[in-house]
Amino acid sequence: MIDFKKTIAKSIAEAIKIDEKELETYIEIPKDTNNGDYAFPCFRLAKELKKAPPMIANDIKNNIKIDEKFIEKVEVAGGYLNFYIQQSVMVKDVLEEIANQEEYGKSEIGKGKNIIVEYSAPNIAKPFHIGHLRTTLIGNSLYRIYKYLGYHTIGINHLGDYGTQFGKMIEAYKMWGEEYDLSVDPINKLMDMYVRINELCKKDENVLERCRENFRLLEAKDQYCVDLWNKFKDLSMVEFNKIYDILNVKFDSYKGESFYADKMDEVIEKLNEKGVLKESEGAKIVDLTDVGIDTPCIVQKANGSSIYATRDLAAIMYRAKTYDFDKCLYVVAYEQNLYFKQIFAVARYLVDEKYVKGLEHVSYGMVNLPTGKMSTRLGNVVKIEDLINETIEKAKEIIIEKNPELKNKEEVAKKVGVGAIVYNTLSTTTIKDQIFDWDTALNFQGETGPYIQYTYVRTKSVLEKAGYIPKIGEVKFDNLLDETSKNCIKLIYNFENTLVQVTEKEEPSILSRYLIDLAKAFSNFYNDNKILVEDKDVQNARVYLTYAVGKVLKIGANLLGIEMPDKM
RNA sequence: GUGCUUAUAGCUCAGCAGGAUAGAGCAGUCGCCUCCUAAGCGACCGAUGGGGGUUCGAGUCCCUCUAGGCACACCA
Repeated sequence: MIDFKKTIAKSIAEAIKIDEKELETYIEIPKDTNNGDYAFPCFRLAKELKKAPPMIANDIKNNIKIDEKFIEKVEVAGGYLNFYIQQSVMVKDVLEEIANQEEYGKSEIGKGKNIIVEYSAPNIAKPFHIGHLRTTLIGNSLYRIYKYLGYHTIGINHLGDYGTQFGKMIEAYKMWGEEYDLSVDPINKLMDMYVRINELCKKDENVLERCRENFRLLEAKDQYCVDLWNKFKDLSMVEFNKIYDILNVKFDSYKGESFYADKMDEVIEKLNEKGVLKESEGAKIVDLTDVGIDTPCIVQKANGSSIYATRDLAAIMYRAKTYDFDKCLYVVAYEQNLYFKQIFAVARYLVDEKYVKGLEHVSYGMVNLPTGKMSTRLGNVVKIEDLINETIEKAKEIIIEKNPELKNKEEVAKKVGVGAIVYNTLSTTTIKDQIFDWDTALNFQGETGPYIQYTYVRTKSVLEKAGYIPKIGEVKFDNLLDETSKNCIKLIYNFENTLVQVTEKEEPSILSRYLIDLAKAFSNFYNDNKILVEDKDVQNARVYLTYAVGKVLKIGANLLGIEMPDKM
C-alpha cells in the first residue's frame, strides 16, 4: 500500500536539507482531523535555522513540491505544516488491498525469524483461576500476531510439573490418599491436599524435610514417586485442556520443567567450566553483582537437588539449540521481575550473545479482587471455569431476550461469553494491575468484546440483505469521502501498522483498542449513512466498505483469540 | 531498609517514544427504533496525586515528596 508518511517526508526532505528518515519520525497524526491527516511540527528546526517556526512552515510550504496525486493540499497552522491527503486515493488503495489480499494485513516482515512465546504454564495439581488468564491470553494473542506477521512462532506451555511442590503432593498422598476419590473433580481434591500439606509443613519442619526428600527421590527416578507424579499430571492435563479448548488456546509444545530433568547437569558443568559457579552456605550460586544484581542466582540447592532456575537455564540452552530463536518471550507476572533478570544474566555464560539478547520477560500486572488479593488458601479465588460458565450463561440470557429466533444459541453464547472474557483481559496495558469484578466481566455494553462482535454481526447482516458484494472494479471510490467513511478507511489503512506496534511493545491491548475504534467508526458510519439505497454507485461503495470493515474486525478479533458469530 | 513498578473524571481505562483544545467506556441525567440487529447512536456531567526542574512546548523526560503494589538465597 501507499506509504503516505514516507511520501510526505520525502517531499519535505527535498524542500529543506534534512535527512528523510529523520523527518519521517517527526511527522505525526493530528488528533483533530481538521488539522489534516499528517502534520509536521517545525519547532525543533527553529534553533538550527534561526527562524520562527511559522516562518519555517511557510518557507517549506512555498518550496515544497507535492505530488497532487497523493496530497490534496498543504496548510500552515502556526508552527505546524498540515497535510491533507487525497481521500479518494486512500480509499482506492485500501479497498483494492482488501480485495486482493485474502488475509488482509498479513505480512512477511517476520520471515526467517524464530519467535518463542512461553505462556500459560500452569502448575500441575492446582486449579486454573483468573490469575492465569492474563498469561494464557496475552501469550496466545502474541503468538497469533507474530505468526500472522510471518514469523516462525513456537508456543510453549512450560508446565509447572516439577519441584518441591510435588514432593509435598507425594507426601500428602502418602498420608491421606485413601480419603480422596480422585475420579471425580480431581483438581480441587489435589488442591485440598496441597493446602493441607502446606499448613502442616509450616507447623512441622520434619514434614517439610520429608517433602524435600520425596522430590529428591522423584529426581532419582524412584518408581513410586514417578508413578504418582504421572498420575497427578494426567489428571491435571485433562482439566487444563478443557479450558484451553473453550478459550481457543493452542501450543506447539508442552515441554514443562520436568522435561529438563536430565539436562541440568550440563548447566552446572558449563557454569563450572566458566569458573562462575560458587559455593555459599552449601548451595551452588552464580554471583551477579557485576551486572548490578545483588541477589545471586541459586542453581543448586544445598541438598544437591535442582531448583527452578536450573530448569529455566537448561530450557534456554535447549531452546537456543533446538529453535535457534531470535526472541524468546516469557509471559509471566511481574512478581518474577528480579528472577528473570537473574537467569538472563546467568544465560550469558551458557549461550551465544544473540540468544541472550533475544530473551525478554513480558511482565504483566497482578489480578486482584475488589476486596483485595486472591488467595487460594483463603478460598477467595475466582476459578476460570466459573467465570466462563457465568459469562456464557449471561450471554444466553441476553440472546433469549433480544433475539429469541436465533438458531444455535449455545454456540453463539459461547463465542460471546468467551469474547467478553478475552477482551476484558486484553484491553488494558499488560504491566498494570487489574481489578476483577463481576459487574465489569458480565457487562456486554460499551467497550467490550460483544460490542466488537455485535458490530461485526451488523456488517454481516447488511451484506446478507444486500445479497452481493460488488466487484472492486464496480466501486466508485468517490462515494466514500464523508467523514465517517473516511474514519473507517483510515483505520483499515492502519491495521498492519497496529499489528507491528503490538510486536514492538509486546502489547496486545493496542490491537484491542484498535478494534474498538474500528467498531465505533463503523457504528458511526452505519448510523449516518443508509447503506442499501437506490443509487447503485453509492450502494456499491458503502456495501464494499461494510465488507472491508467486517473483514478486518474478524481478522483482528481472531488475532486476539476472539471468535466471531455470524448472528447474535 | 534496598531495588523495581504504578498514580489521568465517582469507577475502569486510552493518550500514537515531548506537540495543537487530555480522549473513551461504565455509573448518573436526557434524547433517538413506521428506517440495513437499540448488545447501537447522540447530548449533558466530570480529570493529569503534591512540589520543583529541563524545554519554544510536559500526562509523557529528570529530581523530590506522598500513597499503593511487587521483589529481595535454597518455593515456582
